[in-house]
Amino acid sequence: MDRFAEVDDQYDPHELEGRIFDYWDDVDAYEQTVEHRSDGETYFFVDGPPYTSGSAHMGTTWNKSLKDVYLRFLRMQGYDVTDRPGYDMHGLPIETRVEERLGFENKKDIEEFGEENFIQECKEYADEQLEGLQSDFQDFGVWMDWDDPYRTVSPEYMEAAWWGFSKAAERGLVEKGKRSISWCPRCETGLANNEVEYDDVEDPSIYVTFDLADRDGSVVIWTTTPWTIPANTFVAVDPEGEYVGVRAEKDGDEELLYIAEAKHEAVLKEGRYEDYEVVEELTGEEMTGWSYEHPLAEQVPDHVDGEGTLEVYAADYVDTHGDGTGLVHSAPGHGEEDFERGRELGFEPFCPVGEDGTYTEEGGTYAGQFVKDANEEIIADLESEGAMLASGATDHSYGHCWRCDTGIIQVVTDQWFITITDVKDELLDNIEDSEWHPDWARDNRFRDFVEDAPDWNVSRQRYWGIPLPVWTPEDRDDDQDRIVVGDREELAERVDQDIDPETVDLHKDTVDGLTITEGGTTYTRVPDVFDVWLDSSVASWGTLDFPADDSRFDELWPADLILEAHDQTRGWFWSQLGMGTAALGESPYEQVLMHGHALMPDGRAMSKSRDILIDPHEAIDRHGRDVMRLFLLSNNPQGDDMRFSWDGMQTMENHLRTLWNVFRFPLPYMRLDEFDPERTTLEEVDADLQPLDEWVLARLQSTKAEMTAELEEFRQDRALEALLEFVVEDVSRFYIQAVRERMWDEEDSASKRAAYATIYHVLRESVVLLAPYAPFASEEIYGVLTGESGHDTVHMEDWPEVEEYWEDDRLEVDVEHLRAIEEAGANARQQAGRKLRWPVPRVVVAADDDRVVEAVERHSDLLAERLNAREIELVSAEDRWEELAYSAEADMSKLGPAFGGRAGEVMNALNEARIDEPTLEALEAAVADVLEDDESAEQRSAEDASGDEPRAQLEESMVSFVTETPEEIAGTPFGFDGDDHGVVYVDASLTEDIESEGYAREVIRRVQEMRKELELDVEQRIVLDLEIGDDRVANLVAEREDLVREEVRADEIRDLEDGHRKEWDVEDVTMTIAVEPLAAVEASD
RNA sequence: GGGCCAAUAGCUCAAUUAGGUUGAGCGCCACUCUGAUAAGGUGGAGGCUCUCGGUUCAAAUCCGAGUUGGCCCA
Repeated sequence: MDRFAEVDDQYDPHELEGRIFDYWDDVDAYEQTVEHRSDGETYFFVDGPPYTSGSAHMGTTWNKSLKDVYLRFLRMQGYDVTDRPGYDMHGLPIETRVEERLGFENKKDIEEFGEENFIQECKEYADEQLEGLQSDFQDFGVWMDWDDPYRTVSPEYMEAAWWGFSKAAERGLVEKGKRSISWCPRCETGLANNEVEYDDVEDPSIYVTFDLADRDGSVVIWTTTPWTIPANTFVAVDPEGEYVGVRAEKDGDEELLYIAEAKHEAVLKEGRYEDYEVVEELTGEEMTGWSYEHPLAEQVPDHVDGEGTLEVYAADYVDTHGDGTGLVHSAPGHGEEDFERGRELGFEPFCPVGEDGTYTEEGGTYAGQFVKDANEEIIADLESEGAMLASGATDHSYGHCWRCDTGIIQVVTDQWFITITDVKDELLDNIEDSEWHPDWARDNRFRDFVEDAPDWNVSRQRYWGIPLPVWTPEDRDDDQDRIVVGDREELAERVDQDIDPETVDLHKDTVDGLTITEGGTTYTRVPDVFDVWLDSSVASWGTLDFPADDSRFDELWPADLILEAHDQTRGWFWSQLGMGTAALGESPYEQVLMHGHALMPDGRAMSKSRDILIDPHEAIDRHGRDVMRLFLLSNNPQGDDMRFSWDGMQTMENHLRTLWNVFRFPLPYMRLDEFDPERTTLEEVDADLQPLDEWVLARLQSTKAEMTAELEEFRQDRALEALLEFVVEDVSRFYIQAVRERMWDEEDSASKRAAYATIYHVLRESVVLLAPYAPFASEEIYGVLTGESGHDTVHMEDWPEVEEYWEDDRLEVDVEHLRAIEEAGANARQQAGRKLRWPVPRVVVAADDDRVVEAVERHSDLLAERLNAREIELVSAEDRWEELAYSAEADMSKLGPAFGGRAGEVMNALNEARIDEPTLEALEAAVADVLEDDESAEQRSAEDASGDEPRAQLEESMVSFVTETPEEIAGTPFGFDGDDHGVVYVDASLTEDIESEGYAREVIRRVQEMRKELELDVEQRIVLDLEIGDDRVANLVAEREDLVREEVRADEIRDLEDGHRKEWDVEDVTMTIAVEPLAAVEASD
């Protein structure tokens, strides 16, 4: 790209972005950038693998944009960054999608189709989905190693999972056992807690009486799952809870019921008892040991009936003030807490329910029925047994399978676990080794989660996953004798079959047939696959292809940074910590940046399934990639959710357009003057720099310092704000406005060269600062600024460092004051009705403090120029501007009571008084005659008070002072950050000389506009024809003819026959102006 | 049902890590400017800082209770 080449007038994101994509391709921009940092210090970033379903949504877009901005920043800081993207490709979500595609309903369909075929279908589907994500991410301008993503279905990656699991096994943290788990009866597999989603549903709500065996009466329990009653094993009470025995009456029958004291009224009301009487008060403790009869003993002949069962026991999960009755029906074959307590009590869990959710033969008369369908019959049976106290329905939230939305059931099955509860202390310690942004996420939410985490059930009874690398003896199904294989090499060595470790695929269809024979025993593989969360949990070494490739693990592991949304607290942040700790005893990551979710503009959560979403592709279509990124990156990433906003997008586009104009503006001048930034450097022009040049350079240093500090704190939003503030406010709206006249100077001058060098330096560094945020526009601008002299891509640049030489806090504060004064001056001018084009004879700055005085003294020339004032007068804080007078405004609510009937007169006197200083003494002196004249009031006052009360006096509270500026002068207070620092007064009186310049400038402005209408080049000479309808004004303009000619580049002023002619009305004076390019005039002459 | 986070102008967010007159950007309205022009400038309207209670001379800020939203857990 040529330096200072022509750039588009209009910022057109789509055309530009397309061009930059091609350019990156041509010069291998990404590859060069990576190579450029290959000798740098390593930085190990690990990409949290998105699940390969569908395309990128706004949340993943935000996530990847955040990753991209930090990876680019780190690279610019010199790091050799690991940027391998990853994809999570196994698991139930894909299985269910493929099942849908193939029209399957359950596992039997899969078995008939063939495991091998099904796995192949899943693989193809996952690959398809991956392509969509890959192209989306690249399209967003994210730079990661797209040619070589890690895929959880590759043999290297699956091996990484085996390795981690085998390490955990070596540490004694793997066991097989019975547990109560959430089970999806459709998918016929266990689910992890985080795979269960809760929805509100209506379920039965029944109160059941269990008749006591050795004594009169019955205990009352409540449940919403009647289908678990067949498996009832014991009833739990709170040993410290208060219970009552109630003699209750209904339809002439009397019953003795045992219920928690706190619940008995509510329960009896449910049961519609007519009358009742508390006959016994007792603690739960006293009830333990009571035995009762199973209410469905007849229907379920195989029901639990062992030693100690069907009795009342204490348990800590009972709440005598919560839902229910304070006595809890407990079935260790189902509920998790029931199971734990049952195990303590030594009860074998009884679970008469099969994998498909139907009762087994053990279920007695219910055998073959789906459990939830059996609810009705069970309720009917309980009623006919006389065990139903009340039966109704309730709305409550109930767990559902995250994939197929089937209601889950709690059952006890054999599963494989990583017993992370054995290393809970280590986990909690390891939390301390990671630094989180924001820190509360770690210390509150994450710590709570880890503290409560149960053992990790890693086995799933499914197909599309990493097979468990566990082989057990053919004839045993416990975990006492087992082989855990750690990698492919070991697999090849130990299995009976002949396999090639280089080429073997590790999926279920391949490894299921492999057997191991050792010590005369033949081992077969456990048929389960891993919970898909285990896949991504090993990403910190899977990313490195470890253990297959052990060349980088020691140097890089653990990860320096991971960056995901807050839902990953229970997901990937946790699973990685669990796996890292179980396998290696360490946290696998050192820093966590946790961002929020992308919400709809109205604050709702986005939901693809309900079609509530903003599609990133639409955002790009409307505003382009850079704008979308700027919008996303302008949001706080630390835990807060982001509301998407089209208005916000538009604002960012406006900012980027301003930025574009800033970069574009100086190019024609630099081109024209053949400015060479290599020769005309800042160092070279140092002596010629003017205060504003030094100021903008100082501001640049502050901006760099602020941005760097914010980015290092993971606040890219604040860093961006600082940059936009600098470019839009300081460079565009102030500096460029102020220096443009220097650039229009036709002569080569030291001042012009200084301005060029300054603005070049500022723009060149600013574009580098912008590059991580808006990589496309930055690239284009960088190319134009650097031509052949820069890197091939802006993204190879070093992150700009603060140059102490140019730092200048004093100057920054000075200019801050000057800008405040200028702003107030503009206001005062408007009040006085004097445009900026018209000079004013003087501006008076009345300062409140010495800091303002210093600033104005140092830069009064600049201030005069900015305010177009012939003179600046400074009044220090100690002095008063003598031309100023004060009057007083009366507060009648105070004045009235004090002066009575004379108050009106006093008020008028106050308002008319003009005093030189705003003091009560001066005011009293000014209105003395009115006050002293007040004989009658004095007398009346004295008489009324019948004492020696003094006559009415003016007090501070009665008046407020108002400044009265002289005619032709307007004043406005100035200040910043909410503090006033003084007042600026603009003297707008007219002189002939001022009118002369004012009218001349009016003419110039109109000629410029006409030049523009003719689309003349900046340097095009013209001939000007000027007819002014008022002789006085014509003479005034004539006095400034030289100025007019120079400004509009007119070689002559004379009558023209043709030319571009227009009539103007200037302050009620008619002016006819004609313009013709010089060449055209000569040709026609 | 429990935990965490948020709630301030029409919108997006600030309010200087332990209280001291609520601010900015965008949007809106009016005026203005015009060789960056789909810009720029000046002014204006717009707030019971979610509600209720408490601590304090003083609360957007601290404490308690609730409401709404988001995430997590059961």
